[in-house]
Amino acid sequence: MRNEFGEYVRQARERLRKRDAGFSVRKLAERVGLEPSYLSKIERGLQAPPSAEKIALLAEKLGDDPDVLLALAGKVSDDLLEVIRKRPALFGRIIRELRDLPDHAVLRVVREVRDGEW
Amino acid sequence: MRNEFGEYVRQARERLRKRDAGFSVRKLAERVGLEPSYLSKIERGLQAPPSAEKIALLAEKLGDDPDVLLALAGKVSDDLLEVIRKRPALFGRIIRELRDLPDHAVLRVVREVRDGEW
DNA sequence: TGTAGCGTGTAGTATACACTCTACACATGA
DNA sequence: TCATGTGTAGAGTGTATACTACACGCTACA
Repeated sequence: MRNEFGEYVRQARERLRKRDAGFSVRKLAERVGLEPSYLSKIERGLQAPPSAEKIALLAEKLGDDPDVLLALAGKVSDDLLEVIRKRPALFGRIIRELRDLPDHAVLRVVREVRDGEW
Repeated sequence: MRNEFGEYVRQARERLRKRDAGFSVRKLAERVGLEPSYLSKIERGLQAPPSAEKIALLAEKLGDDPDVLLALAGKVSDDLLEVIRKRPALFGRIIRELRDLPDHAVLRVVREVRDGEW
């Protein structure tokens, strides 16, 4: 597996760092609750991504979408899993049904559900 | 955590066993590729549910919906995770949008997607 | 020139996961 | 009575996950 996650975090962090010195490895690590050396290794792909909890924090601090960051780590947000686990047959069906649709079509479904009276 | 998974498996197995002697703990375990004592403990809740792979096999042998059995084990099928990981922002949105709808409404969406031209 | 902050290398750890192996007591049927 | 099948008990194992602790060398700057 390539190091998409680490590279992404490093880029996001360094971009922010140009304007804010609080985005050094050490400072960010501390704000997320990790050892700096651990975060450093994660960014360079010498360590697998951290737990979902830490990834969510990381996304928050970096101003990123947690779902996207989790996906880069090969994970899925627990609240989504919860939804599926509660009604597995139903959500299994709908997700597989939507799987092959292009983005714009799925978005149309999102909008219809949000706006319509269901 | 209660032992929903184990109880469910035991019930399904014993139901089938009335008609087919191939559904003893030993025989089923062998067909799924597990040690009988392990399966026995799983059924009685002394062991956590097995891996997703084994659960899928178990569902197959028992004639059950793998999504449902996985959910009882607190897991989600990997092919569904894959769908979400590929387009995390999009599927995050739609799943959360559908979360609070009642079954019949979600089913209507399923049908609309399946039949309609999207 | 000291000291503060920086990224990073090496080593180690605690916990959970997903099992296996062997052996036992009991029941049934030939 | 002997073989076969049954469920189960107890102990142990290998691997992955998710980290921490600490030390090193570099750079900026006061």
